[in-house]
Formats: sequence, structure tokens, C-alpha cells
Amino acid sequence: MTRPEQRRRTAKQRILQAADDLFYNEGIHTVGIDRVIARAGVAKGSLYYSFAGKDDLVRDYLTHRHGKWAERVTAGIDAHTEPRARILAVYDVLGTLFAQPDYRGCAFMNATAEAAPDSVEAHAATTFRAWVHTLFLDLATDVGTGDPKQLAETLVLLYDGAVATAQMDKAPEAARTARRTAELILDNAGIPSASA
Amino acid sequence: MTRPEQRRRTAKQRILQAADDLFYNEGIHTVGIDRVIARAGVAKGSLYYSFAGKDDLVRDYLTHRHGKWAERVTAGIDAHTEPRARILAVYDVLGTLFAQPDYRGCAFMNATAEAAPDSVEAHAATTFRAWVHTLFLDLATDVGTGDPKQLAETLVLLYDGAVATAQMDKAPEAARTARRTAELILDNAGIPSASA
DNA sequence: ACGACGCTAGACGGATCTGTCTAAATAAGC
DNA sequence: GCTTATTTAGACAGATCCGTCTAGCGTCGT
Repeated sequence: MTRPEQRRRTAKQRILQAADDLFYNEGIHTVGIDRVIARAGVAKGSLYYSFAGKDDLVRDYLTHRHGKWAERVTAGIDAHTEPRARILAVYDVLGTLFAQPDYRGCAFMNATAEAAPDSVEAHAATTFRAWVHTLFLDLATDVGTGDPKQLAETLVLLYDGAVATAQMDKAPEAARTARRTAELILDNAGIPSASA
Repeated sequence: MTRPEQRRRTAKQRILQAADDLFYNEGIHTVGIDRVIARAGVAKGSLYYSFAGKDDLVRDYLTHRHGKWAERVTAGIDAHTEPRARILAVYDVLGTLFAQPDYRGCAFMNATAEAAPDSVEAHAATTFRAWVHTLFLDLATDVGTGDPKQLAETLVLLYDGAVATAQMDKAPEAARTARRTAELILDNAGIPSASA
């Protein structure tokens, strides 16, 4: 067993970190194995010792992205108790994401853009989307008014819109626009700001 | 001079057509020159006779996409005279786009996802986005109520959201969701359905 | 009839990319 | 201390990909 607090991170971890940086910033197809191992400061053999191949590395890259993002969103939501506030919190988390100077859009949208129909990327994107939908459907159900399914659909659309606009225009304020629109929708669905 | 109504289309046209199909459906990086000429039924020399290189072909591919889409949207808008109806028409055109069985998202979003910062794709995407923004800003200005800039921002976000959701979920109904939300926003901005 | 233009077929070079393999050094566990 | 797991450096094979080049065929304008 490797000690949990060892001085240098394991080769696998460094590879995954390097892959995360490069794949996200430059695209999966664009970045070759050699770039990854060079940045990780690792021998090529180490990569094929820890991963079955590039596809396997890509899968891990996307799985980790999914996990990290789900954590962050869940944390943002759970800071609030009211259904309305919990919904709006998602767009605030998006705002903090967009504010990062190296933001380059949703890893899963980007992966889908360069993915073949049955590729690893496509499958990872499908699971990610399922998560997005259950997330908003649960949040929409909690408000207890109107049609949750339709509300969730609209919230997803605002989520996707914020992500896409922020990427295409390098416009972090898209998160606020989405939030404002979500508020308007909730108002019209009869969910007031604070239950008195 | 070649006669304008010749039996077979010119090599350049066939190449551009093949590139359009392949680049859009499978991604620009994924598709090689050899695939393009094979599908076009053309010799490799013809490609480099008509185009300076792959980048040049990519540029033409994106420029054509831009032109075709702008035509289609403008036609949809110009079928109406009232500012509100002209705005909503955009989302209806999106609906017809999403309904196409081979819809695979916005060519410019996909290109951006796999593009390097200063690439041909990035530049084409920038011009495309400028067009999108002036489109909605003009439409928003025509309603003459509230802040056109803020209205335009929201409409762009709904546009992007519809496009992204439709692609990721293969959900053509995203166009209707976006349209419904746009109506709600216009109502709240004091733009009624029909000026009485 | 002749020359310019558009196009063909395919070989070729050089670069790059994924993955394998060898041989040996280092670290960890028992 | 001995064994097993992890890691290294780099050569190598096979595929693919972009672009060039040669040699030649057909068509059209003049």
C-alpha cells in the first residue's frame, strides 16, 4: 500500500491531472499521448501500466470531471433549504465556474462535439446528461407547484444556455442572465421569493 | 468558362459538399482529407487545386454554414412584421432545424470545442457569434420597450440553450421550450401578443 | 489546331499518433 | 532480505494524415 500522504503523487494521479488539463483546454482528439506523458513527467510505459489505452484515460478524465462538478453543485444547493433558493443556487455555482479564467465550456459538450456515436465520450456524456436531468427534476418537484417536468425542462435549457453562451462569448455574466430568467419563471409559476 | 447548367457539379462544389457532410457529422479533426476526396469522388490533386489546404477548406465549410443559416433565419423573421412575432420566429426556425434527423448541434459550437485559440475555426466562430448578437439586438431594439441590450442577452441565452439541449439530449422540443420562455419574457417586458 | 484550364491517378515524403516491447532502476510489502 | 509492484527511457511497428509532385487526359475558348 502507498502511504496516503506521500511526498510525490503517484504516476497514475499525475497522468490523470495532466490529461485533465490538456484534454479540457485543447480537446481530446487534438492532444496526443506524448503530450500527456510529457506534461505529467512520466514514462510512456507508466501510462499503459495504469491505463488500458487512451480511451480508458479519456473515460477516467470525464468521470472525474463529472464527480467534481456534481460535488460542487450539490454543495451549492445544500447551502439552502427553500426549494426556490436551491434552484437558483445552481446558477450561482455556474457563475463561480464561469469566473475561472481558464473556463472553456462544458467538458461533456466539448467531448460530444468531437465524439463518434458509440465512443467513450458519447457514453460519458449520456450519463452526465442523465445526472443533469434528475438534478433539475428533483429540484423542480420540490417546489410542489405546476408541472415539475416542464419546469425542469426549462431550467435545463437555461443551464445549457448559460454554459454555451459563457463559452462562445467568454461572457461569465451569462450565469446572472440565466438566474434572472429562472427567477422570472418561478415567479410566474407561483413560487414567491420567501414564504411568509 | 464552364456552362452554368452543366450535368455534373464541379469538383470544388463536390468537395465542399462532401466536407460539409463529413465535418458536420463527425467533426473536423476526426475527418481526414482522404475521407473527403473519397466521398466527393475526386482526386487529391483537385482538392489542392481548388483549396490552399485543409484549413482553407474548413474556412469555406464554416462560411457556407453561416450563410445558409443566416438566410434561413432571416427568411423566417421576414415572414412577420410585428417585433414580437419576428423574435419568436427565430425559435420556430430552430424547431425546423432540430427536426432534421441528422441534426448534430451548431457547427460553430462543435468547431469551437475542438479548435485552437487562433485557428480558422475560432475566427469563423467569432464572426458567427457577432452575427447572432446583432441579430437579436436589432430584434430587441425594434420592440421599443425596456432595455434592448438586456433583452437581447436573454434571447441569445435561450437560443444557445435550445441549440445545446437539442444536441445533447436529441430533444427537438427544446425549441418550443425556448419559445415559450421567450414569450414569458416578452410579456413581462410589457410586449403583448398583439398590439390593439 | 493549339494552349490554358480543370481534373485524374497514385506514388511519395515527412510528420504524428497509438500502442508494444525490452531492460533495468527504484520502491514497497512481507 | 527477498519478492513483487511500480516506474523509467527509449526504440520500434503500424497506421494515418497532410501536402507535394509527376504525368497525362479531356474540354473549351480562340
